[in-house]
This record gives sequence, structure tokens and C-alpha cells, in this order.
Amino acid sequence: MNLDRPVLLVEDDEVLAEMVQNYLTTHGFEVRIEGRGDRAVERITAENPLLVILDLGLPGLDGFEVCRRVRESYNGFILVMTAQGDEVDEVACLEIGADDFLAKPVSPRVLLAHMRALLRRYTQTTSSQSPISVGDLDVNAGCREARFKGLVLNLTSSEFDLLEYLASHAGEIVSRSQLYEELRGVKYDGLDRSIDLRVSRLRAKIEDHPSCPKLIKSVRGVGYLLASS
Amino acid sequence: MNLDRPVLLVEDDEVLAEMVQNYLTTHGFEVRIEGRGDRAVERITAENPLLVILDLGLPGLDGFEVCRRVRESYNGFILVMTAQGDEVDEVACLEIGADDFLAKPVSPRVLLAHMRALLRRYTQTTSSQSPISVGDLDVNAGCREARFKGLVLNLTSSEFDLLEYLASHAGEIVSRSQLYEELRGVKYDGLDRSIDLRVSRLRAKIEDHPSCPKLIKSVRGVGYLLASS
DNA sequence: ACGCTTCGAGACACTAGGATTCAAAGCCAA
DNA sequence: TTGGCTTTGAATCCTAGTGTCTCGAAGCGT
Repeated sequence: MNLDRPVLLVEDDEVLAEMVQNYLTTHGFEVRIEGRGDRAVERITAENPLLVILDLGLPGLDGFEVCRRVRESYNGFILVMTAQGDEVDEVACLEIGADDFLAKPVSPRVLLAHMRALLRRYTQTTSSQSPISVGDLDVNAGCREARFKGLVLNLTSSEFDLLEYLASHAGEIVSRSQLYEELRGVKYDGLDRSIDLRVSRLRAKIEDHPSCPKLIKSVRGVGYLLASS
Repeated sequence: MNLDRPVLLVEDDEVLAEMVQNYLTTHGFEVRIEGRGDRAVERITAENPLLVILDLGLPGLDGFEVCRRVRESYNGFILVMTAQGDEVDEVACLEIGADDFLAKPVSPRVLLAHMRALLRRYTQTTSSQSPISVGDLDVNAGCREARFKGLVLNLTSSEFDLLEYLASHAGEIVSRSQLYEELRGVKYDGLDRSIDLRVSRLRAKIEDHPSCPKLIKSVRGVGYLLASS
């Protein structure tokens, strides 16, 4: 989850701040600490952190005011974390632009989970899905295109879904149950053969392209496996 | 994106549900109520609400499981609101994809503030007039003009809307339900074909321009996808 | 070798989606 | 307003994708 930019922890209790910093650092964040509200405004503007964890009770300038001042120019996330949290504060903070509000004491795990929840959407939109590459096979979910030795495979929708799933589990045995759940959203009843048929059709298209050793292997009594090399 | 989409309140306590519904309705939301977990999964998939407020203790299927099941296909916001909220629940919900977590009792004002905080970024990012660029395609909402390889596409209004929506979700599979909700503001009845027709016309105009690999792909049984690369 | 199970493959039927046609609704200028 | 043009959705036909059925071949244990 390390996203280049640091997290700024604005907190005047040094012991707490260092504890949080340690915890987040072990989970892949770069955490910088700032104890004063007025300095925090400057640093947020200057350093443009990924996310700000903001205490309300601060020397220099209170957290509420910090939030209000930076919100217009700062586009990252602001997570307010405070002891003096009554309902009015909470609503006010959120309304002036905080993205989340946690009342102290906050367990580090909970804080981390909230941070990840905020950042999740951010990373979703900015990091495009990475194409899967297995041996001579490339599967690109973003454009629903699969290639074998560089040549585009003209797959149907269900064939692509199957190949994508197998490729994302290359080298693993994938059970029929898994395939039914994943591709058709139903439980495997032990009798249905439609997945077998898909595999058969998919194989035909891949092996259409010449000189291809068996890429998709059957595992009798279990399911299938896409050879990982 | 369309902010007129409803909010789905998944809560089995009818008195509480109606109270929340009333409060949110007076603040401009359309709120639908669902009391059962299993039905909630279906409705979220079918109705594609803007935001889901999800109780954990539900008949049929618990809220945790509801969240897990819809998260992959549902792109809106999930706000978990529960009485049985210990730290483990909170972390678990956020990790499987909830966007926020509130422990009951929740004041309506606080709930509303959290909802707005979630939706704020959503409206910022999606209604921004910044032009979208995907591969050889440029879609400029500000002047309602789309270009392919630099050449202006002479699109009608509905074709542009479609392309803009697809482009803003490039690389994602967009369901027919989504398209109906978004482009026509109605629920998809499973029969209507007008969106297919729009896609067909749009494709014709894009592929008019020479040498274009299939840009808009069909995903059988689901919807369409604009290739992201 | 014999049966039993599992898998592959062909034939067929059903269905989702593409293409075409046509009519209704908007739009604009005269 | 009228008349012509464009846009849009409904109805229709048709192709291609997908699952069921069936049978035969290949594994596997006895």
C-alpha cells in the first residue's frame, strides 16, 4: 500500500504520536509528525501529504481551523482523530472537509483500517489493473484481450473469463467448485459439465495457434490447472 | 455522475429504519429500505444504489456477508452502522470493502455528515469537467466533444452520454443496469434493447474512422466495457 | 481384463446481442 | 404553424455464444 507520498500525523502528544508512527511505518507508510497547528498548515501546503491524521486540540492553531484553512488547496485525505469528540465537533469537522472522524482512544488497527478504506478508492482509480502474464500468455483485463505468443486470441466473453481466472491462479489446481462459484455464481452440483465445455472450447482456440504444448491441464476428479511455465 | 440515485438502507428494525429514512429524505436523499440480508444482495445488484447503509445483524444473511458478496460487483459506497460493533468487526468490515463504520446509536446528523463526507469526493471526481483520455480517445465533457485519434466524432447527444460514461469507467465492465440507471434514469427491466442500439450506433461512428480495433466490447450477460489500453 | 468413473467432443436447442427497418418525437428554419 | 431533417426507441430478423444431451475414450481400482 506504499504510495510514494507520506502521511502527516498532526498530534501534540509525542508519546502517542511515536506509537502511531511506529505502527503505521511497519505497515508500509512513511509517517511524519507535526505537533503544532500553525506549522501543520504550512507543512500540509508544502509537503502535500497523501493523508493527514489530525488531532483537534493543538498548540498554535486548533485542528478544526487547520482543516478549514487547508481544505481549499489541499486535495488529499484528512482523518480527524480526537479525544474531545462530541457530536457537534464530528459533524462540523466532516462538513468543513474532513474525510473521516475517529474518537480517541483509537486502536492502531482501527486507524489503519480506516486509512486503508479511504485510500482504497484512491488507489483503485489511479492504479490501473496490471495485465497478467504467464509464459507465452498475456491476459489484459482492462481491455478484455488475451494474447498467446503475441497474437490476439479471439475469445468469447465466457472463454475470456475462464482464461482470466485460470491465469490469475496459474500453477494452482483450480477446482470445479471454484470455477462454478467464480464464473457462474452458482454452487457446483457435481454433475453439470458446462465448465468442461468452456475449457474445451478455450483449449481449441489456444491450440489453434500452432505448436503449443498442453497449456490447460485436467486434474482428474478435481478440476483444471493452467501451466505456469 | 448521477446523484439522483437512491440510498439503500438495509436495517431490520423498522422503527429505526423509518426514522432514518425520514431524516435523510428531508435532506434530499431518496431512501429505500430493505430488511433482509439476502434480498439486500439482490437489490444492491439490481438497483445499483448510490450508497448502502448496512446493519450487521440481519435476517437472511448477515451484513458482513452482504458486504463481502456485493463488493466485487458494486462500485458505490457502503457505510456499516451497527450495534454489535467491536473492534474486530470494524476492522473486518473495512477490510472487506466497507467505506465507513459507525457504532450505534448513531445520531442522524452524524450519519448524514459521514454520508456527505463520502459522497463529496465522489461528486468532485466524477462531475469534474476535466477531459477524459483513454487510449486514442478523448472525451471532453466541457464542450461535449469527443475525438478519436484527434478527429472529432460527430456524435448525437445520447451517443455522447454513453461514450462519456463508458470512458469514465474505462477498463471496467459496466452493467446494463448501470447504464439504464445512469443514462435513462430508469431501472433495467431485462428486456429493453435501447442501450444496445445506442452502443451499436456509437460503435458504427467510432469504427467509421479507419483501423480501429474493437474499442467497445460486449460482456455477454452483463454489459459493455470500453478498452482501457 | 473388467467395470466404473471422469473427461472430451459432436450435435442440437436456446438465448443474448448485432443489424436493419420503421415510426414517433424533437428541433429548426421558413 | 408547417415541412423537412435529425434523433431516438420499438419491432423484427438473424448470427454467434452458451448450455444440455449424448456417446465414446481415457483413467483408475479391482
